[in-house]
Amino acid sequence: MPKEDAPEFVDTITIKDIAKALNLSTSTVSRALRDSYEINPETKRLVLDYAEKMHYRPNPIALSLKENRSQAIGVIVPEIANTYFSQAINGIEAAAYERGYHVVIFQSQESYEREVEKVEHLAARRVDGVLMSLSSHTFDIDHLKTLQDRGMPLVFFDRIPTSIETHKVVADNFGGAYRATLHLLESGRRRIAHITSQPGLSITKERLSGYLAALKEYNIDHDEQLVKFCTYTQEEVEANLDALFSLAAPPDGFMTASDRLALGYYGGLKKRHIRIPEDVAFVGFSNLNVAELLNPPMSSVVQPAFQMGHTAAGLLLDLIEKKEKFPEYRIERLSTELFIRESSCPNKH
Amino acid sequence: MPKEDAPEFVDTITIKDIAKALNLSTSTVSRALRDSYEINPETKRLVLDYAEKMHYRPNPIALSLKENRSQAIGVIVPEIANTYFSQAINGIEAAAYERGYHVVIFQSQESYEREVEKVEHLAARRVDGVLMSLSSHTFDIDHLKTLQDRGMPLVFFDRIPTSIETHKVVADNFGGAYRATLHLLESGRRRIAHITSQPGLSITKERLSGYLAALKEYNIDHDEQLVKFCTYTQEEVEANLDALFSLAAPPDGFMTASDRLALGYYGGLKKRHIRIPEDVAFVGFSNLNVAELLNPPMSSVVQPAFQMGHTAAGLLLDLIEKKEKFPEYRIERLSTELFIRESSCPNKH
DNA sequence: TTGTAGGCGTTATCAC
DNA sequence: GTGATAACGCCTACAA
Repeated sequence: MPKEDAPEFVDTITIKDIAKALNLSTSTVSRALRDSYEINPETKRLVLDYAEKMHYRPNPIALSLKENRSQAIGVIVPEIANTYFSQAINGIEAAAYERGYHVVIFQSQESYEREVEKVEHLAARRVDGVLMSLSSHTFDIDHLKTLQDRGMPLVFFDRIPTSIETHKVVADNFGGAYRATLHLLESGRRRIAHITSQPGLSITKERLSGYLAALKEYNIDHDEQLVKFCTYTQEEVEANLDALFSLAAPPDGFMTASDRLALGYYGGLKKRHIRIPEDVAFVGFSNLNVAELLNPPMSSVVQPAFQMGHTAAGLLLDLIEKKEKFPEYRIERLSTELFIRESSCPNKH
Repeated sequence: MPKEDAPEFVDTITIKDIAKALNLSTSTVSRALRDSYEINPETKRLVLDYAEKMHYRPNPIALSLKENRSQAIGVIVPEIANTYFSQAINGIEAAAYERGYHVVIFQSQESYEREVEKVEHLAARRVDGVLMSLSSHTFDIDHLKTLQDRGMPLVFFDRIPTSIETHKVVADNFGGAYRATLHLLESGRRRIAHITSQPGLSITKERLSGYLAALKEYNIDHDEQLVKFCTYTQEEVEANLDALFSLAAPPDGFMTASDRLALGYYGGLKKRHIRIPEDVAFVGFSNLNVAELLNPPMSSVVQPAFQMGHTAAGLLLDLIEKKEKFPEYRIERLSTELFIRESSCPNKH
């Protein structure tokens, strides 16, 4: 008789049901299902056939409770509706699928509080490991240190913390930003604005370093007025745009830290009727295939999002499955590539 | 003593631990934690303080096992790296968060087998309800009928099946396609190609109907050579493009069923040096803000992705929480909006 | 007001 | 080769 309040699933069958139906004990059934050597082949057949017929499926919740594990890894990203992360998730799922794990996806929505909450929930759900990319509002990472201290395998990717020793997978942000900036310099730009993400993030810092290193090669001083940290909101992007173009010496080039920021700038420039081809050149960190369709086309640094997810998940699963702890923390750095897209616009100077 | 093989979580504390520490029974502790009226206020304080101090967190797995529910809803989308679905997921998460539910996200990767697998896994995981958008290779929906028969609350959104009675949330695909096509007709186009998704999908059929209805207003016959069903791969897009432009009477307009398809076509046309402004006009179903940045800008039908997710999740949660079953199946149809973006290109005829 | 016992589904240990 | 029992963490009917 089903409990009164609980949902009833009419044909959910358990080991106990099988045992009853075949006049066996639950332990025998359990062993038969797990193909134990100590079970009579006939009994085994009987059980397997019946289980098949009744669509028996082991209850993963009961297993998790017993085993303290779940055959699942948890992923926390700042935002799923960010092409970079959704592509990374694809890489993660591919790696997990190959090795028989499920993937539980959460987003922190760029909020520290949400991130803490999700971390706790994943731990409570007994995921076997966690893949993490930090929210832009996360400065204190005690929640992650605690997680690690409690023995949870943990791998950071893309947006990594500096103040914790762990396994990390990152892109070569420095190199990408360096080459992108150099490209603008080589095409004659000298007032290159850098529009980038929140200052606390690792990716922000690395890209800024690359930008500055390139400027240095041309003996150009760091002009802080040309560096803008911001979120993805169009209002903020436009405020920065106004600030930049009201400078005594406005920028003649843009090195943006993401495709979304770049699109925001294109939109903002267009709205202000600032003709992009004649005034400014763009480079962005792009994962979209729109870069070359824009007017003018945008050169871009492409980061291997899928590969990053795949690598990070592979590393995490190694961690989970190796009995012995890895002797030291590994850091994988994936290379980035600069695609130069020339404007075919005739009025280019 | 911890089990030898299971992962140890050093400070994971249970009700039993609290009971032992305070010399109480587990039931007393349990009741105190749930703020039961029958517990001595002092005992309650004692328990709550200790639980707080030790960072006690109830084990959701044990709860799920007991209650056959999980305070979580499951979502299956064809692909997360699709702006439309990732925005819908945001809407879903917002609605779920408001009502204290977690969201478990899976992708079917446009594969029927994967979809079946994910559905089973969600059911096994005892999610309290399922939100579903069909894969493009799903024609047989027995797995979903079964799920529903077993009592699982189920709401479809965006890509819905026709052969099952359920709650559904969809966009006004017919109206959007109708208005988009009409827009092209009004601007003088007469050979309008329709590039769309897989023929089995509800969205595909509805949009095709809208397209045909608009043509009919202008007494234009349905030319099947102008309608192309395809996936998102660039190869397929380009093959269609070649077929279309090798027609005796090539298209002079495009009505595409998604932003991604539209971008594929822009890319393909560009590669072939087909000058878009003079030859063809585009309309696409867009959720990106790039439409107006393209060259030429693309008019687009915008669908409310976030709102769709939010609505669908709200409906599902109502279903879950109402004791009485809803008397009849509800279908929500969300309106779409056509944004016309004129080319500012001087060589427009 | 508090304690005891049983059960959710499964597996491991120990008997027989 | 098979069965009984306990345990994972929690809740609740029943007993005291």
